[in-house]
Amino acid sequence: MGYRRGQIVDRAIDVLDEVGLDSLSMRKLAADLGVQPGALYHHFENKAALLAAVSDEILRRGRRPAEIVTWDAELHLLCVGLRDAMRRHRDGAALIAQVHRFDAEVLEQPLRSALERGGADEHLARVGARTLVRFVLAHEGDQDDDFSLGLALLLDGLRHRLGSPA
Amino acid sequence: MGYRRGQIVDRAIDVLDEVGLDSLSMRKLAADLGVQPGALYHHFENKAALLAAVSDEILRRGRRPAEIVTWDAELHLLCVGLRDAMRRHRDGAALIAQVHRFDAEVLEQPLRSALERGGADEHLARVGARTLVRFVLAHEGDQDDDFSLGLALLLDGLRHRLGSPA
DNA sequence: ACGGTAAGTTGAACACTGTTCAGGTAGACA
DNA sequence: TGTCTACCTGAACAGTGTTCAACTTACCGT
Repeated sequence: MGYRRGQIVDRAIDVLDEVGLDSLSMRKLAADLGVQPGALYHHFENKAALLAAVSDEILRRGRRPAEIVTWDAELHLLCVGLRDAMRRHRDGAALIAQVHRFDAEVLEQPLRSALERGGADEHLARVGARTLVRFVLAHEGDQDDDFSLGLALLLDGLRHRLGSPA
Repeated sequence: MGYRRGQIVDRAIDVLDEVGLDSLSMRKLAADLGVQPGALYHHFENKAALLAAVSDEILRRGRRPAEIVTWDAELHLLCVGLRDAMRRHRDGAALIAQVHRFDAEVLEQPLRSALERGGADEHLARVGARTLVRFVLAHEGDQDDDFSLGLALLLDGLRHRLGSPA
């Protein structure tokens, strides 16, 4: 008897989709699992750790095989992929942004690699990756064409800096 | 006897600077004012309304006289000005982002005007303004040179779209 | 000077939140 | 059988935003 971390995370995602991030409380999740709130603390140090695990799982489910393309096409794919993963769940972007508020390294790293492959120096790669990630996280609720245009703007700026043919 | 809205807002900003946004509770603010928590609800409908007033005041204090410059220089000035206003107070960006989460019209409008002055159509002006505002709000804690580079990227993208000489 | 009106405040309560912890229960292994 | 561990309970603690009847205070017109 008893739950494992993975099962709790799966349930937490279901509850998240039902009630949204603001209403996802330890008590509500515990009730949904048919368990006392204190039991959750046997599996997670605190709520932040639980939400981090939920965020990881959402990103894991959204991962797609890498394709071999140009650096700017890869940036586009990564951003669209991140956006899709987020939007598969209610408040997905808000959750991921909250979890990675002080350390978005995991999210930024693939973008930084692509930028460096495109010839960016360390500074440009770091800032470019961070700007793109935050752009994606901030535009959860936007229409697809608004998102596309904003992303195109950013990629234009990067291509301009990296001296690529537009 | 009795406080007015403005005085409460001023005090709230002081408390914000002392304890940060997460610890700025109605009870703490009331205690700082030497008043019971319930009294605050005579001046503000709820905490969100109070925070909105605080956000407005922070932005008001940060406003600077408009200068007559090119559209892209104006965008730069507006973004830097917004960033400066935010950073004058602890968690300023988080507060403003939270307040304008579902309606950033007030923040975006001046940027949109500048973009339209630069020849942008409605879509580009709207998306460009929104992207810039969110960029500024998301980069509160960044170094100045990171912020500058990111902003330059975005402005490059916009100049490219608007066919301006780089 | 007096009565009324409205603004402002109190104090207590309600329904939540995350978190802690001593104690209990159940299953696995020796 | 006894022990060890994993897991869970139930209650409590300290905090949150919010509501509201009752009270005080201040002003204003008669």
